Amino acid sequence: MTNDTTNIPDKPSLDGIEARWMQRWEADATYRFDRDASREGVFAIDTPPPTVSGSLHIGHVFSYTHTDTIARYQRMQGKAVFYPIGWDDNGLATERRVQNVTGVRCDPSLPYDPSFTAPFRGDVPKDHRAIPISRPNFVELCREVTHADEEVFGELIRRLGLSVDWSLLYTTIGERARRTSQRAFLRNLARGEAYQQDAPTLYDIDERTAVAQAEMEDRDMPGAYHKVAFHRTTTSQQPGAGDLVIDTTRPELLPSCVAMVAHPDDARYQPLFGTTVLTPLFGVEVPVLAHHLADPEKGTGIAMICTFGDTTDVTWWRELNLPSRALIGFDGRFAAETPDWITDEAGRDVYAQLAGLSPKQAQKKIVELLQASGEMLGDARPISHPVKFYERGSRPLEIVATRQWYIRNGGRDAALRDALIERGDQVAWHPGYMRHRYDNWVGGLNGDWLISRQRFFGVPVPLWYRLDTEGNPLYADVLAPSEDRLPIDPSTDCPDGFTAVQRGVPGGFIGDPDVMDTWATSSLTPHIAGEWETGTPTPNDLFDRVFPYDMRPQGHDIIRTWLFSTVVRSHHEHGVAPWRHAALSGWILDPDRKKMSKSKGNVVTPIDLLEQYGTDAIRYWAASGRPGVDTALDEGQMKIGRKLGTKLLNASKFVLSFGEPPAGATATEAIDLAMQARLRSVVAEATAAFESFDYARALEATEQFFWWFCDDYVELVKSRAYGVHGPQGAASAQAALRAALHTILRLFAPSIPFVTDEVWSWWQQGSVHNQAWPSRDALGTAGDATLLDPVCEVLAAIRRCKTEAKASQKAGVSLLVVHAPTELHAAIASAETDLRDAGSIAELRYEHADVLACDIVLADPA
RNA sequence: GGGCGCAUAGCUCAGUUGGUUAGAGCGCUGCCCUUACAAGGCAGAUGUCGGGGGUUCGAGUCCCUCUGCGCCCA
Repeated sequence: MTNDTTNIPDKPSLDGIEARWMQRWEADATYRFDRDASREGVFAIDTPPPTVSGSLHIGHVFSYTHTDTIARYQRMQGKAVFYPIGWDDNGLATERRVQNVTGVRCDPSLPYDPSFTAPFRGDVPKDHRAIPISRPNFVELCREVTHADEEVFGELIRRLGLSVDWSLLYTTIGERARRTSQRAFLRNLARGEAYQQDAPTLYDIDERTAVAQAEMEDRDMPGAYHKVAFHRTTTSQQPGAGDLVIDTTRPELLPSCVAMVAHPDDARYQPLFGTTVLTPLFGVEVPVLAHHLADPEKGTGIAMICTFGDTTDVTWWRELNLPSRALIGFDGRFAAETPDWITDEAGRDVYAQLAGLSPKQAQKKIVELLQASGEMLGDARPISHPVKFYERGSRPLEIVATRQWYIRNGGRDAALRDALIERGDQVAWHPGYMRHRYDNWVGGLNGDWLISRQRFFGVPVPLWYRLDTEGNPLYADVLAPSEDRLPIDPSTDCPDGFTAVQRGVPGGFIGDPDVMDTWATSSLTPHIAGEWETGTPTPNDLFDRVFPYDMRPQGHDIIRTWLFSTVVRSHHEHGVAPWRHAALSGWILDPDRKKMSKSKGNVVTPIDLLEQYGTDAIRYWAASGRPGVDTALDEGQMKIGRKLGTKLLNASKFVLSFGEPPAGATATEAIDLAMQARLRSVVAEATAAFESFDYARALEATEQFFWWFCDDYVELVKSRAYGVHGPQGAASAQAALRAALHTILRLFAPSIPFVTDEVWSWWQQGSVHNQAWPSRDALGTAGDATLLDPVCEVLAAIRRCKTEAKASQKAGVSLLVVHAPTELHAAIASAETDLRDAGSIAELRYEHADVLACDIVLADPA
């Protein structure tokens, strides 16, 4: 400690504090990870990389603050904290943004144009038609735009005071990410965990790409039931036989109908199982089958199975062994050719009218035809029903049969599913109930993870296929690169043993045109950030120091995507859970407790709030939000945070204004020791809270103590600290005040890092953020905290009396009679000198009573 | 339909394994320029702890049930 009080400003202020400390921390490498630390000495965080195509909103501020408090706590506990940050620039969200901002679209059939420059930057005219550009040009543009976005993101992350190590920065499209992602995929392939399959696939017809179950969502949409009559065949004619009537929301799929289905217990249809019917308009003969997924309550209780109208159709198709009669293609339109399963001449004429139409157009057409033929009964009855969409899509998903790559995730394999649930068990969830969401999701999977995407700005599937003598791809003949060639782009690189001239020619090869799902790369953030297989001096020098990570912080909305997919990759590659703890943050709600979303237009950008209240104040609000709990944006809390910062400045100024206490001075007075005893228990509470990832409780305990410290303790000992009762009492108070401040600043440091380092710098060397977390021992072992309550109660009684008398708190008390149980007399007497000063008490007497009460006589105002 | 969470002062929320008279902040009301702080301080009022039932010496807390809200999944 230093005796120099000249560092302390006359008028301490929070203004400009952020810029000063951001710069200092960066210059001093305050948060640099120690690469020589052993695994036991490391606390590794698998930080969520924000999507740079979006904008940073107040929700990021919220959850990133939570993580940062834990990181700072662990650092003060002496851990080498591995706290990287990355940008998630890979994927469709970025492509969209680039298209919207620059007015282009990717056409992979075009050649690269080295002189191309984008015509617009965010100022695309409304009537502009997107300019088609080559894939390499498009990827270049994506990189350029995301790079600019990343600069803005970096500014805000710094402004938030996150104690990340910037030297660890990564992106999910960078070379390291591509190498990591391709390496992991090739290993999945070699072990049989990745496979390709030609199968019905959820398909977004606008983006022209397959999507995974995890990216699908239900949306309530208007639709209509159409009552349609199927005709029993002669072989099914029974007494009373006639038409078989269904209710369908998708009559346009009639030409894809392969069967009818009802519940096996449904008495209405039991006699028909095994018979056949003819589809209306098309006259195609289809069987009537039984399956438990048919819902007797829905519509007429019998449904048509089409390939493929929805995911239940896929299940039926698979389990009932039905033929595939898919008609909707990648373009989302009905096939131009009339399919060969429609043999009836009239039926073929009908189909010709549907060829090339979109599902919506086809539905209109087919309803007209059904009404004309009398096979539609009554009018369409409008309903609202859940329809499956790609989460970023604008038209309903179709199901298209196509070849795609998959990674096994337990969706088709009970043993793997159980193993993945077991991995979830091995993670400590904060809060614990979040684990149910994981179990729920894994248990509900109905297929493997589809990872190929027919898109451009992503990590390429690192494979080629041999071409036969006709020039057709032999998909079974996969050509994979060796790991040392990674990362590769199969559209420009050649497989081993081939040359560029063999590309696309019979007997040659062709590159896989697809990229991988963005989650297929971001599921490897532990590997990317940890330099898996690419470290120095040995390939896993860094990785082995950080993996499995200690902590995965994230929002609860992406448990099914990011969290689960990371577990899948870690399970396959290492046979362990990727982290020890998963800390889930809640949503940010607007002040009316509505979820913030762009479409509602109630998204709050953080920069104005940061300007207005200061970073510490915003962090205070964020750190007050309980783990996992959705929290309303509350400027009131930010104001309190601001006040807390100001208070800390002023209280610190007071404590330090006495200068260095005499050498060897320690607390000796009972009240001083009692305050230290109370602070010891606060340290214990805050420590326990942080150990269980409850930053909010740690802050609350610290804050509660601090306000009490200012309001009561400081007021009590103030005049003694000034030396009114001699040097010995002053030394005790000053030593206790300093010891308390030393501890309080460190307790607050994880939550409000700017103001604590500011005050620390007034009297200490180094950053508070590199100090040891307070231990109970540093505050001694003496002291009895139980005497504080009765003393403070007497103090409060005096204040109350003066307030009720509308007197100044400075007003004198001529007589105070403390009525109290005898055992409290000594406690109060131990602080009598301080009480007399704080209350301006002339005479003080004690009386016995069962309950503490005070009789107070105020002095006449002089 | 299945799972999870929430319901405590006008508002936003604490309340740890059951334990005396249920807390904080904001807001509201009143008072005080007090030598760290007026962007401050001191004090005051406000509750059928969503309803009902149960376990217990004792329930905001545990169990059952109902109601309402939210999220996840089907």
